Amino acid sequence: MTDWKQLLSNAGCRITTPRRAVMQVLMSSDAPLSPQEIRERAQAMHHELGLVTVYRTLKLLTELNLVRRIHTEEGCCGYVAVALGEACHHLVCTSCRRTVEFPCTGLDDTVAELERLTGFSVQNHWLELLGLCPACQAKQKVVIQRKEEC
Amino acid sequence: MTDWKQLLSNAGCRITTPRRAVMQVLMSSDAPLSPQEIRERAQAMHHELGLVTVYRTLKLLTELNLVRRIHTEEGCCGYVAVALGEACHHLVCTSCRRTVEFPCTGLDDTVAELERLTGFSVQNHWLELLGLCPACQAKQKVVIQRKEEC
DNA sequence: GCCTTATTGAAAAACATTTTCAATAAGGGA
DNA sequence: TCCCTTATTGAAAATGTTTTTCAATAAGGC
Repeated sequence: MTDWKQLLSNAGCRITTPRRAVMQVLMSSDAPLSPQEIRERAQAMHHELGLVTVYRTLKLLTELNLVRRIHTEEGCCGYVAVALGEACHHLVCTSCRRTVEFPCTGLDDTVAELERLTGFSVQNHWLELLGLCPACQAKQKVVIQRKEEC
Repeated sequence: MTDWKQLLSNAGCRITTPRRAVMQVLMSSDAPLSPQEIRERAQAMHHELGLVTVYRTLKLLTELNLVRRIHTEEGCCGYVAVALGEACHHLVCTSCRRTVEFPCTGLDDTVAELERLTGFSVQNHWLELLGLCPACQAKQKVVIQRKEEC
């Protein structure tokens, strides 16, 4: 859990109170958070934390692959801490935003076929799944039942 | 090629000069364009076209699945016309931005496995591939050769 | 503990997108 | 074909997000 400090340090960056606060907030959330939300929560640990610093910290952490930017809905985006590094993607609940990280697998064939077809050489990709988490599926069933009762 | 007019009409929307201009610009570009770029190009057809109208038109066309929003790089996004409707994704050249549409296939197994593992029910997904188109691969080889000659 | 220098926070700038509202023009019906 | 209703438009202003600037601060190697 102090891995990230090592990584920052190795990259020649300092371990500062704002960075600790932002990292802690992200690691203890299972949903993507906006810079604003991160600031609000992180201020519990570091009251003077400025929004500018949050942006700068997120940029740094994203470059180091400690954090991933997620585009949950049109125009709305958030950040999550990642454990699996570069080779992972996210499954986000459209209702409560709970997010699960999963390893990147199963695309190789599609990519190979596409390279053959188009002549492109694929370097990178971006995948995100949207759905309902178990808890929100249950809630939704209750809503449907109530409607039927009317 | 007039399909989109039919679709707009069926949705109870009018076929206006601004909409024609935006649609034509998007259909004749093989790279994603920003609202600004769309406006600049579309003004050749409709000089008074306002940026606000471009935004509104893009929103409408996106809802009707005639256009897709693409997040090519951090913070940079653009719009492309789509032919395959909802069930397609895009492969974008990171150098010249040329974009190829491809049908959505090959994810079913990954999704099923993930549903089993997490209990989520997956409703939707978002995939984008980044790479180099054949032309830009060729250019890059030339650059590498030149470097070696030094 | 000191000193160098990366990092921070506040204000201002830059940028992207949305809202508001009166003027305009699509296109269905007479 | 013309008229009338109403969706659509464009400009200005509002809103919201992200970046830049710069002096003050604090990390952490020595």
